[in-house]
Amino acid sequence: MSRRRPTPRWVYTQLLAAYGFQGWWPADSRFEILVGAILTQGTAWHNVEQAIAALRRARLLSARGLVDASAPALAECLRPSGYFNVKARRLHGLARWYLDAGGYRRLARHATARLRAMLLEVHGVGPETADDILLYVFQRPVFVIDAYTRRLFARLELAPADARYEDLQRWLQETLHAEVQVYNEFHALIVRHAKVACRRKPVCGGCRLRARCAVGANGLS
DNA sequence: TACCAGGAGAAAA
DNA sequence: TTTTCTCATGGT
Repeated sequence: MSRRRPTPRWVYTQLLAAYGFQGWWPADSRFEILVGAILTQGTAWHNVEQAIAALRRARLLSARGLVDASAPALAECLRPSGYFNVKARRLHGLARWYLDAGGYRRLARHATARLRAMLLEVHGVGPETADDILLYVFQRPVFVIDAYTRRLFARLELAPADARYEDLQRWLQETLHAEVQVYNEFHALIVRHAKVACRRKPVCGGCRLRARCAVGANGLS
């Protein structure tokens, strides 16, 4: 008896039923999301929170604050998030771009494809970071492809593990054909699923994906 | 002690 | 064009 291949929509429904509404992105302002998108690169979110708190204490959590900050002062705030020298340059560049472009209201006038191209021209902003910003700052309907997303769909045998970023994104967007809220929640749920339910457990305990969701050595599914 | 975490850019092959 | 290396702290 053959088992039907799960669809991305089914996966979303199961994750939502298991974990509930996530309400991402965890930030107090649009600009804080922008900052978090850079700081989370290659780093656990817990460390990002410490760096953002340090920026807030130093009154640097604004575009003007970041542009005017000295490199050593900025790097010191970012130390907990790792790669602090790299991220200091990237944040400075992104804040400079944000100001030069006229801020949120002006940027929000651009079509999604144009805005994505503009973001990708900023040093330190790659496809995932650009899509984080498009989805969570500008509320555009794009699917963010991160390491968790790749692993989940690869282990569900719905996509090759080495699929190109744009190919996986296009497939998910064409399959889901969803609104912003679904892309927002789906990404958050995938991260929740990977970080909470599948850590240090032989199988997924909290969702109906468990039969197809064996956890590998790295603890992620 | 070793490995990994919500990547991206530069250099090498 | 694809692969490898580098950036770095903190938690498990």
